Amino acid sequence: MPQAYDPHAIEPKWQEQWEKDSLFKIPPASTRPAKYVLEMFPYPSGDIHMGHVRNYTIGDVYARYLHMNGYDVLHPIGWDAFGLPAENAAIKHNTQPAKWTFKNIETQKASFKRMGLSYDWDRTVITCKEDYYRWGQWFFLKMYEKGLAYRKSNPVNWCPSCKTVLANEQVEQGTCWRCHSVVERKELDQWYLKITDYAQELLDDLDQLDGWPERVKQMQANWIGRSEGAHVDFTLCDEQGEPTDTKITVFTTRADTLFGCSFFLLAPEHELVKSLIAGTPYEEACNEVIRIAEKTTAVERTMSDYEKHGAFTGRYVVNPVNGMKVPVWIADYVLTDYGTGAVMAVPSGDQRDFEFAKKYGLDIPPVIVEENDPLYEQLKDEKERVVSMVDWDQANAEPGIMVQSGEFTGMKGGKGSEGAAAVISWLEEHGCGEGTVNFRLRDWLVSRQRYWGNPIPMVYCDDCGIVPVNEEDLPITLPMDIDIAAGETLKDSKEFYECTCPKCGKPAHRETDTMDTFTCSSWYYMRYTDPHNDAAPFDSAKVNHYMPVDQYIGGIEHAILHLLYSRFWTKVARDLGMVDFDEPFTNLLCQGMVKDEHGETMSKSKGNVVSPEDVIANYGVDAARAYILFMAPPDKDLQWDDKGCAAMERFLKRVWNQVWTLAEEGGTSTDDSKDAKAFNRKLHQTIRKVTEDIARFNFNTALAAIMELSNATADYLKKPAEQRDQKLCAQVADTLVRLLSPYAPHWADELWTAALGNEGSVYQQQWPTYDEAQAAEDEVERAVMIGGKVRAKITTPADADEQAIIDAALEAVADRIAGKTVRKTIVAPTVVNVVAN
RNA sequence: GCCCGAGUGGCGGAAUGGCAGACGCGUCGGUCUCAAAAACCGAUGUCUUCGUGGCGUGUGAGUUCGAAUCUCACCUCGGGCACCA
Repeated sequence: MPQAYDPHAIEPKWQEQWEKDSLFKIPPASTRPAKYVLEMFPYPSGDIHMGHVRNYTIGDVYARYLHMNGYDVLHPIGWDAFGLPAENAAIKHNTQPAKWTFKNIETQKASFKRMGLSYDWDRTVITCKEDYYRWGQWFFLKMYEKGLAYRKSNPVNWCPSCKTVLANEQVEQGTCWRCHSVVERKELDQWYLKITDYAQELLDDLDQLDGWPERVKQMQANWIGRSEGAHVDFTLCDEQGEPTDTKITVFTTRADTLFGCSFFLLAPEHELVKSLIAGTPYEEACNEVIRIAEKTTAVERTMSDYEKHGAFTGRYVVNPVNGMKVPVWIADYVLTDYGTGAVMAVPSGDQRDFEFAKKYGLDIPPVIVEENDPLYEQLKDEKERVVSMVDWDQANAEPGIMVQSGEFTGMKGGKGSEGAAAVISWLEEHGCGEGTVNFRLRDWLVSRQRYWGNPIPMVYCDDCGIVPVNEEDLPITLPMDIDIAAGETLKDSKEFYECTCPKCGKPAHRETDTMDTFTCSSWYYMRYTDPHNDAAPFDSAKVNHYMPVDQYIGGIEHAILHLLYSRFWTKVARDLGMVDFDEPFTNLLCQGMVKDEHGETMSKSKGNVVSPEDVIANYGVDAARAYILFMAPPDKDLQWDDKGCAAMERFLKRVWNQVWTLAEEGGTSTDDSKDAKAFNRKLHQTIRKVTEDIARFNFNTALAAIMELSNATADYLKKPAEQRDQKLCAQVADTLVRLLSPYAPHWADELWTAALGNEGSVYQQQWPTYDEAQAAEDEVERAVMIGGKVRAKITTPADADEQAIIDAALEAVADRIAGKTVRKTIVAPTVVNVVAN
């Protein structure tokens, strides 16, 4: 007796069964090849939303598909559980971050189980648990040993609302990535990880990542920001204007314009500034600029109409290439943390310098001119500076010919030009500069002035200074009895704060900053390969067996942050001899956002949030899973539409009924009619298309193909039952169940057992195979085109030779080409093009 | 300012050099029903003098026998970086 499709009855039933059977546990010893499918783990903030449903469904369908294709699939889940929202929630609800976090994990876990995701739950990693974070501390110690973790005082980004510092990657347009408060600058002593040591490799290895979206690689390359140029040493003069032994080095990408330098700039924060101006008549004006710089936020600075401020320091430096003395100014548009914090100003070639020179009445000598410029004729043979002011209304950064440039006059100038290379060679020969590469990437600031994070395993001793904790004393346990609602911090926990020096044994105190949560997410994917190891972060053999991740899936918002940090961490682990791969994620898919039916971002404040719970309650999770993949390609934004989800439930019900009908006993074994052949052909074509489409993440067109097979089934079932090919019907029923099982696994297992009378789960079955010969059409229809327009259609046997096809085509359009000469005929797979005149 | 992506029916989207609009939603018509819903069947780019017709993938040019697809210029929208020397 056929059953009715009732998702609410079968879904929980199968979820229990799978758990009972430990269906998704990877067998310890297996001859099957391994694949690692991973979705970015969630932060446990309340329950899941539709974006999660999409993210985890993509991974789940792919993981199930791979398993049926003969792989052992590592498909784990965990929680990125440290972080600020837990603290904010704890303060708001007067509870503890841990309690709030674990409660949310339970809620999300229940939702994931309700989604029927094929996770190996025994491998769950929760970053706020001691058995995980101790190894984060261990990594920190290793990096400290290798000089990759260091402490330094530096101007840092401070979020006044989150009350902590932020890494550069966590500042978006001058605001905090989490709360979007305007970020302030502060000088603080903080811990850094030396990601800049890997800048070149992080850039170079992007080329290996063929399986990554181009735009993500582009964003990382931009962020790393490699610039080729030169360091040039200028000689500082004393107050009387006489050269001293002190050199100030600048970085420039335009060594070819060195002869056009008419002043010299220091960032207001530059370490030399105070000593240069102390007690001089220039001190007051300079301090005013420093004050302006201090109180100007990054947001204000980036306004295009932001006016530059500067002041003369009273000092001069000597330009090494022409011996000219140029005045030293401080200017608030010079960045302290890019290059050397000092800049040679070439106002004729740089728009910022040009504006500054105009404002303060400084020289603007031309050094690069184009050949059609009137100045070219005047200056083309001029080696000395005879013109020190131009009448341009803006700087010219375009390539041109070098003039007033000593022995280099007449050479080609511009970024990366031969002139620039020649000047750099000269500098190197004369020991006053060298070619160099500068990166925009800065070291990763990992200190956070927050409680709910991984403690930094460092101790401060009055006698020994900064001392690392001994490896065998790990973990430094985060105390749970901090009353953060009452404003307590780690300093208030005596048990935590007070300790003895690992070196001398005298009383000392612990570092009270914790690590950036991005340190926790930088290596969790390696821990999944060996999650219960209590002697090491992971076993090398295990991590090398599963890693790198074959398919990583997550949001584009991590294009720089998490993905860059993880690549860095992997390279560090490699250099520690722990792993033998260079990159953690071979293929990356960044899924698009789930928007509401009008294309608006879902948000609580807009009141347009679609809840996964409601969707599942209405249509069942199988329909929701299939629908969210059917709507749009996975990397594109999609607009959620309840009607569409209802349609997907209807489709599952329709195929459900078809499978029961197809599986009925009776029928014949001798249907070799044309429609049976066509039905069989459609079956093989569908297997081929679905197999290829899922492999390249075209989940939507794979589903469309299954729908076509279902439509073909409906056609065939119009035949009286006794005339249907029994074997073919059974084969189609079996195939429909297998092909749809990654999308609708509960639906599939119920049909597999109840309608088709099998045992176990479709998950354990083989993916269906197709026969190329049976998928092939025996007749081919072609459009006959004249001048690009369809004028007739012909059908020929698939094995017809070219001449036969041409003959048929010419006959079909005989009246149109009558009296004309056919110059050419082109036979393509689906058209015949006739060229006539 | 620099870099990247996208633009196709009423809607979501197919098609990456070969018959534009697969598949689905919606709409219209039909079967069943006292009726409705559900289910099933059919139609559905647009104009049309109904032709074996014209037009049609943001705009304009180009390459080609043939362009949504390739090239150039432009328009619009979205994203990333940004006083980076």
